[in-house]
Amino acid sequence: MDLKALAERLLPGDYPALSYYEELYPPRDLEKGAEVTRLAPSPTGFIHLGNLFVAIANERIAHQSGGVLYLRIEDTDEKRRVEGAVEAVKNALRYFDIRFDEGAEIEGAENKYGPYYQRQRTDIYRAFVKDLIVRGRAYPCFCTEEELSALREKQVAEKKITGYYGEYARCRTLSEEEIYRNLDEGKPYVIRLKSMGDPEHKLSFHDEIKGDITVTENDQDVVILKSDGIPTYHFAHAIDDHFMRTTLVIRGEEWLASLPIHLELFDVLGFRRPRYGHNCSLMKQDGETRRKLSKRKDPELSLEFYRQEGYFARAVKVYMLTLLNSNFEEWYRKNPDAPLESFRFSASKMSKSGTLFDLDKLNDISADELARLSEEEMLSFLKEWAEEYGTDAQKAYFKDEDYMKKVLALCMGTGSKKRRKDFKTASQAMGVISYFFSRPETHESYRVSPEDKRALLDSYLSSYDHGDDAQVWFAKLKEVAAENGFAAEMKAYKADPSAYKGSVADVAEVLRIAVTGHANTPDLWTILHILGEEEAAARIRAAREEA
RNA sequence: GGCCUUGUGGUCAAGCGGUUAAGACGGCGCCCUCUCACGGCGCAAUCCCGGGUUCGAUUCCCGGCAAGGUCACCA
Repeated sequence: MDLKALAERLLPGDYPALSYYEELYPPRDLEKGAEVTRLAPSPTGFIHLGNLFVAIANERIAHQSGGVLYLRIEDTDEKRRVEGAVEAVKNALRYFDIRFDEGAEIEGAENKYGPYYQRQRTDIYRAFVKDLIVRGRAYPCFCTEEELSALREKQVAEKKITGYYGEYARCRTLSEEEIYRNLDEGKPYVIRLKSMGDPEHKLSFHDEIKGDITVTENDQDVVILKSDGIPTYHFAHAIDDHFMRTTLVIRGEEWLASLPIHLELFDVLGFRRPRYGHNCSLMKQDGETRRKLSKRKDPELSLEFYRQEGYFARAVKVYMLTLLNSNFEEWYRKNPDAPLESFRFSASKMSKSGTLFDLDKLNDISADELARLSEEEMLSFLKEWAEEYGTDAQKAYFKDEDYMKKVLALCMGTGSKKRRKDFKTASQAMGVISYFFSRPETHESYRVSPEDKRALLDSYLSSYDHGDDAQVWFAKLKEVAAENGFAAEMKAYKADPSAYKGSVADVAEVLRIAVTGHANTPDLWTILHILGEEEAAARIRAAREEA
């Protein structure tokens, strides 16, 4: 068969010599050891925690080695495309401090390995497909969807391995006349790889994350060019990662199963293979079982969700890093003030097994991270969040920034010897401080009886002097307790609880709930003084009236 | 079902032939204390199972089992 003529019929026209592309995309001039990694999302615009997980690993590996991180858009599937997706992905990643050196819509001088949209690279793919046809390593396949699924059913029934391979690869042995007849009839076709692999051959392969694994040779005649002339993922991966000079492919472990295909593709194309690291997926508990995060089932795990909740970007990053490299947590404990970038990230330290996403742990880290902020930093963090996601009432919290700073200083414990860790996310923090900005709509229940509550509030009001300092104020509170049959000293109360109606703690609680609505708050005296005499007194009187 | 990967407390995990089997989150208790938070102290809880190899296996080998992934003209 005249393969050259066939190739010309299938892909007419002049394509550049393959060496042209080698020269157009020369090996990168980088230091020894510098890694070139990439993120290659399809443009659905949806990006979740699992994507961030892999993104951080790629970013760290590239940048700590003095290498390059680039963004490639895998838009070979028309059905998946969503408008504005690339911008959305870039924004979401930027929030978590993932910066690309080059790639799709990335400004900068180093864009010579583009284009970075696969749809704009079809000439390159076709040139190589054409060469493969000439070399007899690729062929047209006219099988219809129905024929393929019939084949599949037959294989399942016979308990054979499913797929297009060996004797089942019917179009592989089509005669010249049959091929041209099909072509003349205008039958649609795809181009498949003519695989030379033998699945009996098992080979050892070094994965940068998993270590030494065994892979079997591929024998599937996979589609490399779809009927619309666009390559499949597998083929585009081989071409692009070669010509973009990727050195290390860190990707999700769902790709492990197709690794044999990729290896054969790199070999048949005569490309040097990149190194691979297959990252375990982030799992989610789903009833009795666990499964990997999915975009359809877990919209609450989208990066956008974390921004809406007001998670502190650095906290999410720290959490991801603790999951990614098991020695990170210890390092961070020892070097709390060192830049995150100075941690030596290592692919081989990445976890081999699926990790369950733990919101408790994230919240704990968030509280720690937020507790390191100054009140100015906290203010701008909350303000930025409120401007984008807050209610109108919450936006108004920031009209008087000095007042807000006092509130934050109290809730963060910045002035005092003991830091507080009340804040986990921006939205949660806004809820915590809400009583400083509006009267509480609900009050937690009081432990004391309504009669005692009224009596306590009355005596408190009668002796209250806004000029009292904290010590004097508390001494008076003790007097109020004693006058009403409550123990002034906790020790006395604990020694003999039956001798009193309660303790000064109960008295403080009455006041606290009256003013804030909550039984648990930071220092009450300070709250009273932030609110001001008038407002505080008004709240206490209101509580007394409803008693 | 075939193939691949992975199995240490509830979760994340250190460990790499001999350890009282780290640490963190969560839980529980105590202390501090006007509440909460912070902080301190303490407790409970783990090597998937069965065979080997070995003086000795969490660790090495084999076999099970379980979980996850994957078997498209989707990536």
